[in-house]
Amino acid sequence: MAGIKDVAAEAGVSVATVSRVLNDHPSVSPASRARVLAAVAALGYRPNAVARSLRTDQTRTLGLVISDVLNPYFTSLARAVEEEARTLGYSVIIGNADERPELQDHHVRTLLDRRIDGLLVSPTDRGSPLILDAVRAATPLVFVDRWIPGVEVPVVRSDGRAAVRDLVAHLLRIGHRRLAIIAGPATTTTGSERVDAFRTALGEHGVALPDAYIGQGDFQAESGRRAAERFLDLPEPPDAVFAADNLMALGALDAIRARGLSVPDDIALAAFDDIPWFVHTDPPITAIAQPTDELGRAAVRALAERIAGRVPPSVTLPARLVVRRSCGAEFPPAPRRPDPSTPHRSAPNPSART
Amino acid sequence: MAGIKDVAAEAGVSVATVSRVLNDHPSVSPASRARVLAAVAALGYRPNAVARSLRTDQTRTLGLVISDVLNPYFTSLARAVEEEARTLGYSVIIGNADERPELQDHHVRTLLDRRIDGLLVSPTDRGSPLILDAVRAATPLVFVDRWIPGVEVPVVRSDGRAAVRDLVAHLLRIGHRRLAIIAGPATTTTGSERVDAFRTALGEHGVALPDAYIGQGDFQAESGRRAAERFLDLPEPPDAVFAADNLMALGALDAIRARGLSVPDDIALAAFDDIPWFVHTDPPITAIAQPTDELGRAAVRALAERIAGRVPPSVTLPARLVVRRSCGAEFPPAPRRPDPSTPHRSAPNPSART
DNA sequence: ATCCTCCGTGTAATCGATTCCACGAGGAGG
DNA sequence: CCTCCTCGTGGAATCGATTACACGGAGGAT
Repeated sequence: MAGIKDVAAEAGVSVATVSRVLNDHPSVSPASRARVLAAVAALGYRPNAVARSLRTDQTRTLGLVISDVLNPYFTSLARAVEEEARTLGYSVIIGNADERPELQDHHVRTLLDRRIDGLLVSPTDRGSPLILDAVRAATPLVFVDRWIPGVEVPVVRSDGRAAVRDLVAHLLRIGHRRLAIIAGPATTTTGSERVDAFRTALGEHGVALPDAYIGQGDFQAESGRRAAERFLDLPEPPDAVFAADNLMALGALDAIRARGLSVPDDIALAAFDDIPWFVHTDPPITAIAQPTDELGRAAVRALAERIAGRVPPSVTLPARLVVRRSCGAEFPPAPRRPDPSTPHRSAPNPSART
Repeated sequence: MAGIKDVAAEAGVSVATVSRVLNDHPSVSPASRARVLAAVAALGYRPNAVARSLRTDQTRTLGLVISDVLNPYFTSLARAVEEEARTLGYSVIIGNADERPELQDHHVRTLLDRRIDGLLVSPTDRGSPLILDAVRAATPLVFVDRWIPGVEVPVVRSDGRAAVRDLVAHLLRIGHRRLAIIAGPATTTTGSERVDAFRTALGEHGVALPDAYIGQGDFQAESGRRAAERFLDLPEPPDAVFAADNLMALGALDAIRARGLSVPDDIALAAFDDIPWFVHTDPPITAIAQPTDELGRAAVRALAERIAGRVPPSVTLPARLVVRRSCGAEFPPAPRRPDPSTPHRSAPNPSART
């Protein structure tokens, strides 16, 4: 593969001049510039990013460590992140932690070894020493979606409290009284926070949240299934279940089906995180939608600020309730419009939210 | 950040010795080794992967350019690829082409600039000159899922012909006669191939595939919707629709619903690519399942071979039909088992295929 | 005892870029 | 006409690792 020296030889100038042309440094004569450019084209030269990074100590690369690639919420987050990063001239390397702290650490470590310019993390656990080290070493870092309490790092996330309150009100209004939640791991902020919000909202209506109605999940479908089964085995099973993420909702739906029960007639189901498929499940699932794209974009912008040495503020965006049929009919059940939404691509149609 | 020189100083040896310890070269005395290791631990030293790559001319990194991150098929492929690569000591950088050739080229270019050791591509178009250049430059390359005809590159893919034949037989047996397909872009092999397989299978039963029954899609949900609408506007609409990927199936389902029609009573629906959500849609969708994990793994292994300078053979794995209710009841519709499958994680339960 | 090996180690070149510094030419100002 | 800038340019150091080569000392063979 041709190097800068070959280009210099071909153009009859020094490597310094070639480099200057490539980084469009002002002081190069138009003549030299033209010849260099010609040589570059002739040889099909492409600068070696590795060498460049070594010298300049920047890779123009961002790391993104997400909790689970198979979760549509995170993939759309990743997509937004990559998009915004690209417009800012960065590449993104994605690490998938699969909700496993060791894997998360593995990725953080390799990313750091590669000297990425900044890191976006949605931590799978509280307290990874690696991440703490990174913070201490002043690696530009921004938390997205989840965070680690007590660590001085900007957080870009969405606040579901209001939406959870809406959801609870919705459920109670319809007539559900025994509300249960399938929580995420307590080691994640989103895990504990959503339970808190749920409990608080219930409290405001004078409804208690018994321990038996708190299922312990790990944000994976399988755990949702198990938690739902445990609920159904209760002497007095809940009449509504709120899953703290979409995968656990899927598992719960599985479990409920397997018992031959019907959603929403026998039991209501709602989920945190809205995804395209929820429109098409049987029944369509009521969910709390996060502004995923905005989150991704805001996270990248915050990280870019940190890299530039500034101190960006944390960003909190609101989530909102999207009512569908899985909790029972509150509104006339007939589609107001024929539910054109697939909240998928930000395509022509401005996705039907309720 | 501490460099190898700092470690050498701390351990009282030369950088050469440190390097030898790090790459566990045989000729280092146990004493030096111990002191170097101690110094490494004391300083929290981590070798700079950038510098190492520059010197050794290998990055231990693979590039993976997929067509669409929002498509669950590709994310599970990506997950399998990353997993296998990790066990082989490679990292993976994922580039999302979003089905757009320019974006695909953008990613191929940056990946090449980063001097990745090998590239896995699922090409969005026939003939990207960039990819052709890469082939000519002898960049280790393997196509996965899709490929570019006439290019001498190993291909790892799954052959859906048999499964498509099964599907067609299934549809005809149930009583459907007017079978239509929503195709992917003709510029992709999977786009044209699936149509061919479908047409051929129909031919074997003496059924024709009129042009009006071939919808042109682009593997995105929106295009599936439009194609389905066009079908429904036909004087004699099809009574069964086969979507060449899961996203277009989703769009088609949308469109059918929007007309107030029912699947499968008014029209049957089937899709290429099986995904967890298809178990839970209304109705559950009959699909052709690819062995995604095996594909990902095989692709990485083939690429590793190519990197090692050997010439791996192409790999073709069979896909198979998974019958669900979206084409009408052929078997007793009552769940044989309560359909425990979420073909998601390769979890304890060995996913229920029919 | 002498010589040859082998072993452990260090010095320095190298990978491919960027960039500081010096230098010569040419133009402006005195 | 001389001096001083400015501009364009090239030489060479540098980034942080790996590794070829040289070298001294210890141990074995003769």
